[in-house]
Amino acid sequence: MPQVRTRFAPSPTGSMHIGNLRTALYEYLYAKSKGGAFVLRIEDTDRARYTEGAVDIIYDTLRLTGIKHDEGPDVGGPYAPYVQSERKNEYLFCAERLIERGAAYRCFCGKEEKGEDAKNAEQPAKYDRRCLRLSKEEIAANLERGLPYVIRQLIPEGRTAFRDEVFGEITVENAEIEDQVLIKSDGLPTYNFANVIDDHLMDITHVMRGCEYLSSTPKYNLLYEAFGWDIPAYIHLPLILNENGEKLSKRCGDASFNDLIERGFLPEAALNYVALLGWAPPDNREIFTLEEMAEVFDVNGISKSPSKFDYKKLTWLNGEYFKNMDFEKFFGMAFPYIERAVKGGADKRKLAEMVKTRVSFLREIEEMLDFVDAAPPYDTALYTHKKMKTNPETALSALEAVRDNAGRLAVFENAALYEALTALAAEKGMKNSQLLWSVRTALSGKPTTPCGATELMELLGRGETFGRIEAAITKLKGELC
RNA sequence: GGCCUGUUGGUCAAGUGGUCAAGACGCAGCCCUCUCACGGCUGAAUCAGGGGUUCGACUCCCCUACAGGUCACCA
Repeated sequence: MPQVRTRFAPSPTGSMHIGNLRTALYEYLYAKSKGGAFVLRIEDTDRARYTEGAVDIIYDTLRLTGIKHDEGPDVGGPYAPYVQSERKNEYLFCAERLIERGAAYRCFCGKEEKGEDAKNAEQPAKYDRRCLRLSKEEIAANLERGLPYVIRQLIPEGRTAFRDEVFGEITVENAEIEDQVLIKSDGLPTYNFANVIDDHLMDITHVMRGCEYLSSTPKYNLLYEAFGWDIPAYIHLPLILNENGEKLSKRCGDASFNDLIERGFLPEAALNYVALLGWAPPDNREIFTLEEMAEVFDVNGISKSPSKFDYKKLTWLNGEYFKNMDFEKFFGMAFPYIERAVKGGADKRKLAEMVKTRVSFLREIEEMLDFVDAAPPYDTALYTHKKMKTNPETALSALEAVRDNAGRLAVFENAALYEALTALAAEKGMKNSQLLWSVRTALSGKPTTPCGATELMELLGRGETFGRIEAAITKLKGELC
């Protein structure tokens, strides 16, 4: 058994698309699950679409997600170079071999002379093979004159069948296939050609890619056959659709990996979510690290049907990652947000603890803690809560009771405060909720807070606590009388 | 339009001839409880339609519908 080798072969044309990221992930997972190698190859044969900095985005994304390539332009490897523009001569050499074998031919037609009705979009015309009829002498003369030309693949008669690990057996009539261009007039190979040559030269055993390539696959097989090369295993991946059911694309404003990060998603969460789009593990597991995924990854779990990107589920997953995160790490990440919301001396570590199980995004922290430095203005209607059996009257007596018994609240610490206040409630014939709801409201001025009344007291400290309670009493009295 | 592929609840999905058709997100309700969240529990909600094959179809075959992909000197 030869070693499994997979490859991620992006074009440096801009941001990292979610679909591309998933392809990279699956290729990595498959290689790792088989103890094989994962190769990064840059396919930059389209000079027109090349974007400055795009290669760095690819490196950054792989680094950030932990998808580590064993070979590639930056780390080298036995099959270098790993950038197609640096391999130009290979392709030309191979294409010429194909001409010798009668499986390809030079074509001197310009881009516009493709065929009679090329512009009829309903039924696009195939190239009419007029250059195939050129004599040796005519070709030599054209070459002599320096006419630009492309090299086209000569598609033979018959039909071509192949097996995809996900989609099964697929057969197409060769008549459906055009004599595609292998070498462009600029001397560079097309994707379709370079891809085949490099996959073979780099001993790639499993080709994984989006299923938009499913219909091109027969052409590749014909190429492998013309060369007499072994055909790799194919694993085509289902598409990822946006929430409208359309193919994910930058042009429709759909998110790239970078956009997700900017929106506040954690790289691990985004990667985890993307893994689940189009693949499911044998068990019910939904949350796992890259390493854990590599252990259970299996081609059988890849589905055939396209899936829609669901931000709600990703958001949930993001929250799960915060919940499960090591506290020190979370504290480090949350600190800037806490600092922005809280200028006073409140214990920032405590705040981080409170907020940790409640956020889906770090940016939610600010609003969550906006009451800490000072209670915001609020409506006394907040004191009314049906389930808590509270209203402004009960709140007033509860708060007065707390104020009048301030002396009994010696230790300003959550557990002690809770004990003291519930005892007080019992004395006064109040429910815990009636007393504590009132206190929490008085201290925060908000219907929800990331902690309970007594935690809030501990957080604010004695002076601030009674200051706010006094203010609340005044406010309530003013409105009730 | 030709060719190729797909179609299980709103979404992600398990399921490979015999299941009361898993699970997760979301939604609703309940419990827990000093609010919210967490956690626990419950619920509503699905096999695109029609024909076959079979003792028995979500599972196999055919047709229809719908969706997507592809038909570049782009990848």
